[in-house]
Amino acid sequence: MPVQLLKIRKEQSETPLPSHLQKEDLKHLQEGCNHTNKYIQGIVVLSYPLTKLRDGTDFFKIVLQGLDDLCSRINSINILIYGEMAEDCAKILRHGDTFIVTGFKVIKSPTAREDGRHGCHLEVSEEAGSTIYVQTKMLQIILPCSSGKSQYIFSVAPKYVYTPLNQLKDGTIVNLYGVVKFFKPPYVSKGTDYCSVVTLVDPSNAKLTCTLFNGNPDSLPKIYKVGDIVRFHRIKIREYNGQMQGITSGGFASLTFDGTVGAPVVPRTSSKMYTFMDEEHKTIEELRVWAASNISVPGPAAKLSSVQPMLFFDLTCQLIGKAKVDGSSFLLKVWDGTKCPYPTWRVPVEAKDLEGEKVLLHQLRNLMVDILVYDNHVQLAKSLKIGSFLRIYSIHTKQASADNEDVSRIEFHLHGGTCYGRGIRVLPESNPDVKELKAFLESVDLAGSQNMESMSSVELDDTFSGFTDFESYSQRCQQLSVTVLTDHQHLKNTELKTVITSAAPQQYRIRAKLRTYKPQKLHQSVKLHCSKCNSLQEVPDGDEFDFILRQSAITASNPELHNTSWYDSEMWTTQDQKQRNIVIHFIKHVEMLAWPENTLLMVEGGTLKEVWKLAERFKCVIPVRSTEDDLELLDLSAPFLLQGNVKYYGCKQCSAPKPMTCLSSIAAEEQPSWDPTEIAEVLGIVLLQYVFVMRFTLVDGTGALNAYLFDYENFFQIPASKILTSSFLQEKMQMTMNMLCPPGRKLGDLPWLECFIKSYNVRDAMKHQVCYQIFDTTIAGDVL
DNA sequence: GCTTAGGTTTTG
Repeated sequence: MPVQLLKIRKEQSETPLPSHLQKEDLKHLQEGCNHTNKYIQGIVVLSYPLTKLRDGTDFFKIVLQGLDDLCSRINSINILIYGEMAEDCAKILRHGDTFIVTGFKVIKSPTAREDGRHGCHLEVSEEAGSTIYVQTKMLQIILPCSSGKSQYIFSVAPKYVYTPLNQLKDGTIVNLYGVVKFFKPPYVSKGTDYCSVVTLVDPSNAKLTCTLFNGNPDSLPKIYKVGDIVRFHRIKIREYNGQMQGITSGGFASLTFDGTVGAPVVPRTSSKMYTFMDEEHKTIEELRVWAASNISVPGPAAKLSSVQPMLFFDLTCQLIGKAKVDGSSFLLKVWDGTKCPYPTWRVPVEAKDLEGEKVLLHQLRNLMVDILVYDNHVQLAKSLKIGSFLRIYSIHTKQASADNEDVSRIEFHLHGGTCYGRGIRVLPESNPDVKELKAFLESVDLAGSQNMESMSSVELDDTFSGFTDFESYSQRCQQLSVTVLTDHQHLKNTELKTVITSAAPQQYRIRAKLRTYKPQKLHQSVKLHCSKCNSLQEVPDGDEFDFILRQSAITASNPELHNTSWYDSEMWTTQDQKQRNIVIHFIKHVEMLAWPENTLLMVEGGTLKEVWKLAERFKCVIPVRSTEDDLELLDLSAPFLLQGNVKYYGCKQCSAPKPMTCLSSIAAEEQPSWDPTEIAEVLGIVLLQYVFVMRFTLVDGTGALNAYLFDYENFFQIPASKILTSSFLQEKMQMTMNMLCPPGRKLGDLPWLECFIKSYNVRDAMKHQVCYQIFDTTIAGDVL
């Protein structure tokens, strides 16, 4: 076959091209020159529909962008492909693929003036002796099952392209790796964000200084020391003072790794979603080895026992006390378990300003040192938690003797500014240096330095303040309401006695206590509601979905439905004994390269686990099966759409599913939002909404009634759609209910709830009943 | 949506 599809597998990171071939730069491409044994490489940025010429020959035109000079327009070139190759390419090629061609003809381009592309175009055909190599951008990754058995979990990852630091171009947004040569830990900038400056180097021997901003310091790279390795995604490259500079762009994300050869490869990140595969693992190991012999990593960290006067050093330590000094300086009292060999200074502060455990401050008085931090570091220092582990960068030791003393003492200053990476960083307990320090601190013998007597009054104070807090909380629950009305505040309260003796329908404002509620198992309160036919149903469990997926997997994928104008298809065969085929249809969209995980995909033949895995990695997943002439949704007892860990269902009664081609209209939008409501609509699905349905028994001393809570997200301020997959939200909801109706309390101790309720009539042939529903009510913000 | 900083020690 003249077109070779080169899939990159984990064991091969390089394109296996024949060795006699040499790469030709687009710049040097000229009509009439000899291009034997030369190849042209680029990214497919545009393709036209496959057509037939008058003589019946197939014809396919694509536009290729060179990798070398991404800004220059002349960097793109038209490729005209004829015959069987045209047909093959039309099937295989996707935007973003790397395309390599040899044996092409170079012809003067008649359209260069109009399209602004290269002055020549390439003609490619089997007759001309051309060969095409295509590198697809999606990867197949086989991961061993966590159980360690011989099964395999199948997973697809978006493939990122990483640019070496010597190939960065002004105005581009790129992904890259680098070894940290210099960094400033996140500090408060003069603008609205935290800032961190990071200088990277890599084996291309280029250097890149990046200025990173984010309102949340946790979103900046978690770099702890020079030599750490970072992976940046979507960093913007700009020219500044004649040098390339990196700066955060919209979707910036980073991973940071320990740079030590042999250390575990565990990414530090603030984002929950990231891709990290074997290939990346290998890259980190390679960079570690390179860095070990090519950049100077600082030696063992300084301890207080080894400080020298008049030097700068980084200290890893634990915070024991802190105190405000004046407007421009702040005191940190820290220790690292070793003793400074010189007399150290004591910064005088008022006892009431000193925060920290008095006993510990006293016990450690001979091992602790005072570090005075200035100016921009004050804000961060104030926010530090006592007991936390810190690395303080570039502390200045200064020797000075006070007027009233003979002996000179060492002072520790963290001066203002951020030169030389001066700053403070909190280290997590998982950090290996912290683990080591903790173990050491625990081994330090503090015997003999205890003095409990003077502490007793302080301890008493602490107990007392805790007691008053509880009292005030308890009083608040007694007097105020734990719920808030979101409307109709002008209405006056009505006693329950009046409510139950009045005719329905009506609306009331009431003040009552929650005697009890149903269901007690809160997860049972989540139902699916159809707003069209007003039906309520239970949320199907995973077994049902699994069964439907297995049933649909029996239908073989129809290859005629693969690779259309609006989606690219990829088929895999599982490596296990069953050899199942899984087909994924990636819906094309403009941002596919910068945001591969924003892709919506349709999957045929996947198992429950695989579909979940895909939903974790990609924006939306729709399970489908093939028919003769289109893809279609599965049975509506299965979710028709998965986004993250939320499963969206359609109403079986009200939906009239349409073929999947109807989705192409959304796919054609410039920036499709992939909103479930919108997707449901074009697919003829009436979306079921997750809702909490509960029965509250309310009492107020004059009477009692049962009121229904029917809530999508307003009452608990928790979306009903999220609760089943989040233990955090389940706990939050349980805590809220415990607050409204504390278990084991007498009625008098229950908090008041202010609610709106409406009464309504429920009639059938046999009986008539008045029911009540809570509305326009929410849990008070300070109760949550 | 924009800025912030843009490595190269304070002067307390």
